[in-house]
Amino acid sequence: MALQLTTVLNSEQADAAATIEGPVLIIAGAGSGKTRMITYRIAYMLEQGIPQSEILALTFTNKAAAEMTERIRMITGKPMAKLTTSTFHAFGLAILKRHGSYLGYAKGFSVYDTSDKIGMLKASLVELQIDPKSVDLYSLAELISAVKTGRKKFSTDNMEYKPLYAEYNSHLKLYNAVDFDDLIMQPLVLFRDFPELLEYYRNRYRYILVDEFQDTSLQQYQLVYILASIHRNLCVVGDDDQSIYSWRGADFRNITNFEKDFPESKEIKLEQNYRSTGTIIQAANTLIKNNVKRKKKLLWTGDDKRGIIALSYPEDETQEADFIADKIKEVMIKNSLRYDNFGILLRTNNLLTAIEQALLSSNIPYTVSGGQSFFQRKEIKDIIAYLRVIANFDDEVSLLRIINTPKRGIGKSTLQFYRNIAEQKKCSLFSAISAASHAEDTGIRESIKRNSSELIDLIHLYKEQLFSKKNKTSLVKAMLTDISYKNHLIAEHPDNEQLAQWKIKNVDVFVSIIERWERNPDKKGDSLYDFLNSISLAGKTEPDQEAGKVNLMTVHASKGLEFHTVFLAGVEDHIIPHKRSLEEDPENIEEERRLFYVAITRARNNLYMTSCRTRKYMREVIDTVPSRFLIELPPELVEQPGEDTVADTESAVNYFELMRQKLIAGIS
DNA sequence: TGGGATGGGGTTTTT
DNA sequence: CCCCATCCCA
Repeated sequence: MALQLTTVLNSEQADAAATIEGPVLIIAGAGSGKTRMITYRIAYMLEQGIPQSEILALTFTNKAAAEMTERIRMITGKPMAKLTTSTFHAFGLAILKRHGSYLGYAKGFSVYDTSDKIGMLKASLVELQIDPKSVDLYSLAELISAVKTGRKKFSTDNMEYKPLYAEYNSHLKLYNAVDFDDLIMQPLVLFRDFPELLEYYRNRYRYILVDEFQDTSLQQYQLVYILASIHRNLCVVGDDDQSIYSWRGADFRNITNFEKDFPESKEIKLEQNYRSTGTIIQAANTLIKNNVKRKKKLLWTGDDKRGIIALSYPEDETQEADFIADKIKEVMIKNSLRYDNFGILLRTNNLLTAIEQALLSSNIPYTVSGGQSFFQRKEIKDIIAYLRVIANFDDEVSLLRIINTPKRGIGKSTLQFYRNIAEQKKCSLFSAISAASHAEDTGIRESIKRNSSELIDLIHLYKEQLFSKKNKTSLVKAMLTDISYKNHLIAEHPDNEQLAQWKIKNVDVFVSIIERWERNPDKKGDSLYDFLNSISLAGKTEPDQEAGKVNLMTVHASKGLEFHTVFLAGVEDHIIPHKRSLEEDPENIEEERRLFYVAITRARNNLYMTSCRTRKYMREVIDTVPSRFLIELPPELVEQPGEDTVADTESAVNYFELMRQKLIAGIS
């Protein structure tokens, strides 16, 4: 097959795809066929004789990485076993798995997520005799992360937390665990301290591509930079207007850094939009022009079809949800669409409940991506904690989680007793419990001692079994039976049978995930370690994503997707732009605007926005004001509520005008 | 000493 | 509304 780029791509796309040597910066506007360009670019590289193994493509989500591989496979018709497409974090994890021993990590180290981190911080605070209630653990976790990723330094106003930071990191080492930031940071350390490894990776990946470049952090850029600085075959693709992850360290100054570090780079702009109607594009362009800090670019489309941008003002979140459900049915029939042509986007997760309820009662099938990750659910984390301890006895966070779940009568004081032993013997908590529970005359009640040693024995037993050739799915099932986990769930919710059953179902789903993993021939390795790694970075997507369902998600999760008709709910000041975001830093208004931009550019044809007049928040009902961004849309493109939608038409039409005045008065 | 009952508070976005 | 922490009882 000879690949003719110009027949499948427009001239800018083809230029971008064909420029495979040297540094390239590709600014790709929303809906400009970026993914198409990237996949053809890699297919073209392969066709030019570049081996799969020399290409490294870094993406933002696991899903994007998987999709990229799949698309290239489709184009080329060849298996892509040697091609590396990965997220930054997964890439870092792979490196640490291979060479972690250089840095003192033992095999099977645990990867801690944010909630594990917060748990550890709490413990560290107690240890340093600081009252955990006196600080906001959430922002503390953020500080720790910012320091680790080099975004912040300890200064006079947070110096008090420096010892805590040290404590936290030494605990991680002790527990043979890493946090998410380590997955980027430790590989950098590794490359700094072991030049031969850096050399190896530089030669291994001679062509590097970074997707969603605007969302990379300074450290992630550093990682790419040191790998690519010699061969300089680095292609970065991004859109500064869609940078929406600054709170996680994304820094679109990386675009400037790139231009500085690679002065010989070529810049290509993809500005033709293939996704949306002219109406949507015009509105999006007008909106984003209000951002001062951005690269100049103007989306255009050959499409002059008129789409719909409509705005309505439901009374509260229930009416909003009902409106959306009704509208979906209406638009679906009128345009003979399917449910999966619809996306409902939300700024925050807590807006989900009302919408889900309405969809449920209207019998509209839907999937949620976002909300709490499947793997973050308590019942799932519990089981993962068992597996983690089995894989890594030093993982104290996980051990503490399971030690009294299900109840074994091991409470505060027993635990303190074990802690003291660990302290004395300078050993891990696990070894301490192990020793104490088998020892005579410990001062602990016999029953508790028995329970403790039963747990230790169980861990040992399953360690042996799970690392043998035996079927892991049935072993996990057996373990769940051994600890009567399902009974525990029922006992936990004595007055809510339904909730218990739902959790039990989740546990079953988890078991089926193990089974699916075990059967998957493409998996990277087949040990328990590999399984744990495979889920440690799993994103928020539900395991069962099916077609024929309305897609419900946060705006953040919607990046890269498109729908015939998009609903954007909660278009209210305080929600988008989000109040907290602005309180943190008024300059965040630009990022909030980009979020709004991302949301509206998801729509191919129609965009329905709702702004409630009142909204229930926690316990109280608050009066709301329409989002200030609505003022920035060209008024002639936005349909206000029509005759048949609201009883009191005039007030509805005037409402926005009124609110607008209120807003303008409020802002200035 | 651990477990159940009671009261207070809360996540904006996610690898 | 639900989860977590604390308090008091068995």
